[in-house]
Amino acid sequence: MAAGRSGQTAARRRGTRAGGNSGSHRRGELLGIAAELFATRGYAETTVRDIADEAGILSGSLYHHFSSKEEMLDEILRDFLGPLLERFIAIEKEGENPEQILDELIRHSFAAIDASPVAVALYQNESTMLNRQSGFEYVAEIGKKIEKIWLQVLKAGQKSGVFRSDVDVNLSYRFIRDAIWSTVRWYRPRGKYKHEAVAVQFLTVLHGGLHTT
Amino acid sequence: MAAGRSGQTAARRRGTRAGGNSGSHRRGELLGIAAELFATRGYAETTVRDIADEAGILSGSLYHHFSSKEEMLDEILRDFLGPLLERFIAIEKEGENPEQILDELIRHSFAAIDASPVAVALYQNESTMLNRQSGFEYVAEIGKKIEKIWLQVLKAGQKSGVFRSDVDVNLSYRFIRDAIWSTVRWYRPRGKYKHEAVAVQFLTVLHGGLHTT
Amino acid sequence: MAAGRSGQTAARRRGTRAGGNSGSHRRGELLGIAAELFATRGYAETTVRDIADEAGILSGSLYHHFSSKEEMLDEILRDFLGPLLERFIAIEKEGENPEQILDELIRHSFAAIDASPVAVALYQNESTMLNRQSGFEYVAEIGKKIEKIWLQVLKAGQKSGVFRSDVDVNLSYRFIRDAIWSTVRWYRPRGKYKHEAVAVQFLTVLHGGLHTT
Amino acid sequence: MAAGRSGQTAARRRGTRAGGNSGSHRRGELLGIAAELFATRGYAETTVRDIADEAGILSGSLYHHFSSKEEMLDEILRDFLGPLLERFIAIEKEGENPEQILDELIRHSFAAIDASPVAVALYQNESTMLNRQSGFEYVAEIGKKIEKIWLQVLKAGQKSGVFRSDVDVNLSYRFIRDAIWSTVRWYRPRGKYKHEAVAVQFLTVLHGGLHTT
DNA sequence: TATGAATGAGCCTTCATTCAT
DNA sequence: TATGAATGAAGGCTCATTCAT
Repeated sequence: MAAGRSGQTAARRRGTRAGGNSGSHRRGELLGIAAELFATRGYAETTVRDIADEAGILSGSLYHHFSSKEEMLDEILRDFLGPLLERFIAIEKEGENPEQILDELIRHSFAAIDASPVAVALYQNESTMLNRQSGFEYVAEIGKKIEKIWLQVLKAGQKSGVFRSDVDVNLSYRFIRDAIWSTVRWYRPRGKYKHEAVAVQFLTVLHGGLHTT
Repeated sequence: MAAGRSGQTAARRRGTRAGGNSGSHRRGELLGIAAELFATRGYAETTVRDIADEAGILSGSLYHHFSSKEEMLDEILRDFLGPLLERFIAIEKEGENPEQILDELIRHSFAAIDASPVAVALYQNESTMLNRQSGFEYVAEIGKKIEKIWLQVLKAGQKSGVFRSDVDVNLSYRFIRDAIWSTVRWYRPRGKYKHEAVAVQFLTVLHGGLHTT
Repeated sequence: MAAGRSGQTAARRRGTRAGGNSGSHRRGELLGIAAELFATRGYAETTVRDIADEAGILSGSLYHHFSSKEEMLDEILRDFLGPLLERFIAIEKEGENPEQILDELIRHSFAAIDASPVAVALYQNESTMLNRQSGFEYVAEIGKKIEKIWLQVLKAGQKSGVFRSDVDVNLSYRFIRDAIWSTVRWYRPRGKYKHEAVAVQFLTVLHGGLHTT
Repeated sequence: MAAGRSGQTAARRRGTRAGGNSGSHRRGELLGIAAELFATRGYAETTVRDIADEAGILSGSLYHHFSSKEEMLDEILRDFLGPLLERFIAIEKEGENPEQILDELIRHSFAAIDASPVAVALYQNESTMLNRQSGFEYVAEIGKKIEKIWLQVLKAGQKSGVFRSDVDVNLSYRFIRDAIWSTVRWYRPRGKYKHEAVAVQFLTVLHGGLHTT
């Protein structure tokens, strides 16, 4: 649902950058095109000319809106990761018990993939590179904060007895995280599976396991 | 038959000169270096010079061993995917029941990650690009064959009643597949988790679910 | 006569619209900013955007005042070189003897550096480029006229016996010229040396030499 | 004379840089071409393509020899400034009295201009830019060391009474320095003036002044 | 007068690849 | 087998300039 959308574009929220016209309409459009291409072909494999071509302008003209290709990537990631973390924090705070919180975290994750498949794909595909890239330290930092939230919920659940105690929380978290976010590679918003349905299926297996009892 | 083909190393299949000892020792070394770099930095991000530097030779000299950068990637992938598929086929054939076969498929997957982390990482990270790249159609083909095996096992399990029937097999397969293969991003052969232990943990959650009953 | 022409500012000479108040105030401001930057960073190294930034407008807006970057350079140079040549002509005409004329030429040179350091620096630094640039032939022409004046004075002085005859006039002229105009690189109007003092020092060495007798 | 030449190329003296083949024959040739162009058109105005064209290769091929355009400039400057400073130090050390040392410094300066007009021009024309450019701090440093030597000689001469005391040493030094090095702009090694002759003329004026007594 | 968007040409640099030695 | 030199195509970016609003 709409709750997944981050609303306003980050350019709006941010101050001036190169050129000083960070909050224009065109900027947003170009960012969308760039994000699409970055997600599809990969960041390094997408040329500035590709983006410009798609936008119907010359490559040099992009630099009227952005000071570098990297800035585009940065803006796309911030626009996605910031709100995502905030939402996770809110879910944990407002949740009633570990069980309900975990489910909500999972449901929101699938909703986020549905709402911003492009940003998620980018995050998934470029994370290795991003960890090496200076200026993108915040990506790993947000990743760590998110991990902390999930781990706390899992631990709390084990303590209260709703989650089984014979599994390693770290491993479980990683299994869950990877299974969820990897769906971006095959999930199609307009395909036969709705994101809520995918979430339900995932929760079903996660809760009770694959085997009959 | 096909089984015999994948047994030999890729270097073997490619003759460079009369005689046929083209699968030289040096070639294997260089391939190892390339694989390592491809997996770490990404295929596109790794330059031929990076590989040559690491090998202590000049970039042009690499072309005495391989006809192109792509050939290296190709060889690495074939060497990994061929045997992997064969093993999966064998597991299915020799298995006694869906439950046991699935467990074995999973166990072998984690073992493969442990044995060839570099190749797995390459396969994981470059699959999107590979799908677009002509000459690498076999990668998707093997992927489909593997998928078929897993899906058959899951369906058989549902039919025989050992796997619950209220979950979509396709979705389940993807969740399982992604969770398993994604571990390559954080699993370290010499780390605190042994691959068998990871497999056991994964099987535990998968069998009975995260929740206590 | 010619004297009248150079009295008016260059802006005056160039009409942009009906009426003729094209030599607007803003134009002069912008020219000052451009001159400052050209002198500091070099003409080629100064971008039109640098100038616009400094003026608080967008680079495209500069073209309402000037038809090109080159026009700015042209105007700055003309405004400086025209009056300079006239003054030198006047000094020669009004002077009484070679000795006094040379001293006056030198004193005025230092005064010009003090008054228009920016234009002098520009002239010094870009002269090589200017000699190649079409449309700037007048710069070399004025240079030649100035040289002629100085050489005549030196020759006359040698003839009259006040300047020693065992030195080549051409070489002497160049030594003198270069020593004088190069001071623009280190002379600071507000520094510890006043321009008259620098002139006196220069004249002292030039007249009697560095050595004691 | 031969003493002015710096002999071996700096590439020889230095360790590996990009590519690791710093001391090749081709490298020296390319450096000469680059120096010539840098001096003639200016560093910024000379494109890498200009250099490559002149060398009869493609611009990209230059990067087999140098890691950047800047590296070429750096090497040219070091090759000139290093030996120059050393020579000045030697002259001061071996000199007998201020008078003789100053004359020798001046004579060697003119010889250096004759031997390496290109490097001198480069140093003269780009010094402002060089002062701003990180990585070229050594240029200003060497300049300061050279200044120190000259100033010491002048001061010593004033103390011993051979140089007049009513002139500011700093100003004198700058007049002398600028007059000498500026000759590079018009001095032509194959022209009518030999560098020794120019030096003699300069010394004549400097010693006794322009005026007859 | 000024803005904002865009052009078009060119710049420095990278990189897979080739080939004579 | 390896070197050293070069190719040719492309990539990210800069910049003077134009023009509709």
